Amino acid sequence: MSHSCQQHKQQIEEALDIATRICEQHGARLTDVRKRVFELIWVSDQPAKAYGLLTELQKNDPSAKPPTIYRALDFLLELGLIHKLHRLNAYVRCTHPEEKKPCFFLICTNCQVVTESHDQAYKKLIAKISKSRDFKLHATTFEMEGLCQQCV
Amino acid sequence: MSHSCQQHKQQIEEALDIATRICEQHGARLTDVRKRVFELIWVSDQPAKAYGLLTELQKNDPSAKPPTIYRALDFLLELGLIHKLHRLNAYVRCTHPEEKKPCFFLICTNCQVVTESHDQAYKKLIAKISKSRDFKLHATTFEMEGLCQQCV
DNA sequence: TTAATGAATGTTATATTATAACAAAACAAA
DNA sequence: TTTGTTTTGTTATAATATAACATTCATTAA
Repeated sequence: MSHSCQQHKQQIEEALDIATRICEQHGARLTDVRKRVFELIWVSDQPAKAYGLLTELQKNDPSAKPPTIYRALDFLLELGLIHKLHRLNAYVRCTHPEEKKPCFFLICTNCQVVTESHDQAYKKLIAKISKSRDFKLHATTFEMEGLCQQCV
Repeated sequence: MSHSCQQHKQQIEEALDIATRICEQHGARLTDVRKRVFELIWVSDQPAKAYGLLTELQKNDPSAKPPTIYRALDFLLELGLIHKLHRLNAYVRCTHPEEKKPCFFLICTNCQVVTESHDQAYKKLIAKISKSRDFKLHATTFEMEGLCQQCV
């Protein structure tokens, strides 16, 4: 971490505030498990795996089981508070939950670093495709795998 | 099927010819298992699942096991002869293996129909992103999930 | 033709990811 | 407080995928 613990803590607090607000807006409840999973994903440097999260959960709540974690993940995904990386079967925080910007990911197969990214042209592309094909879009996945700048 | 068996057979033959040519170009061998898996995916109306393909394989070759199918799938994916739908964990034929056009998929969550599609703007977007981020691209996934025209 | 090499396949075992189904508890709201 | 709905608990199992090592096959150089 390049920043202090204090800064770090503030960032999480802020993310939780935003998440709470988004839940309220949707009449959804950010229960304890859901909040805990959100936090775990949020503080993770790497994309988090479902069973890794489960192991973490179980430290506080030994009764946690696979459905516990998958339900929480589904909930957070549906609200756009996290993203699933389908090529990795892993989960990452959303850097912009309030804006609902469509985003995509660059996945380096060498150093494993994953970068969330945005582009106006991507947003336009999605809109164009949906419209031209009369497609009622619910979710998109756009992931690019290869070698990052460092690893080329 | 809206077309005759004869037409159908010709299409598969042609696809196999193209696949064979592409393999030759890459110094790769289209062995029996690989060819069989390619055919099975090719003739499937729906995206094919790995273990479904395995079951088919085993009808001719009882010794086939999970690695058999996953190795063949990896081979075909690497050459761009098939695509993997990461949101569905399923495999579909590539409609344009020679052109290497980047393609994406529209997945209807109601009728399950999956449509492969292309767009010049998508190609440009990928090029732009890769270039601007110095990213050496190896593979992309772009899948849009929602309701198709029929199901809205 | 044969020996050597690397590629592909066979085989066993197991890891990883995810969901079905139903019961119990917590919550909302009438 | 009853009633209906959402959430969680729990057990079991389904579905997807890979590791590791042995064997066979194909290619080519000697």
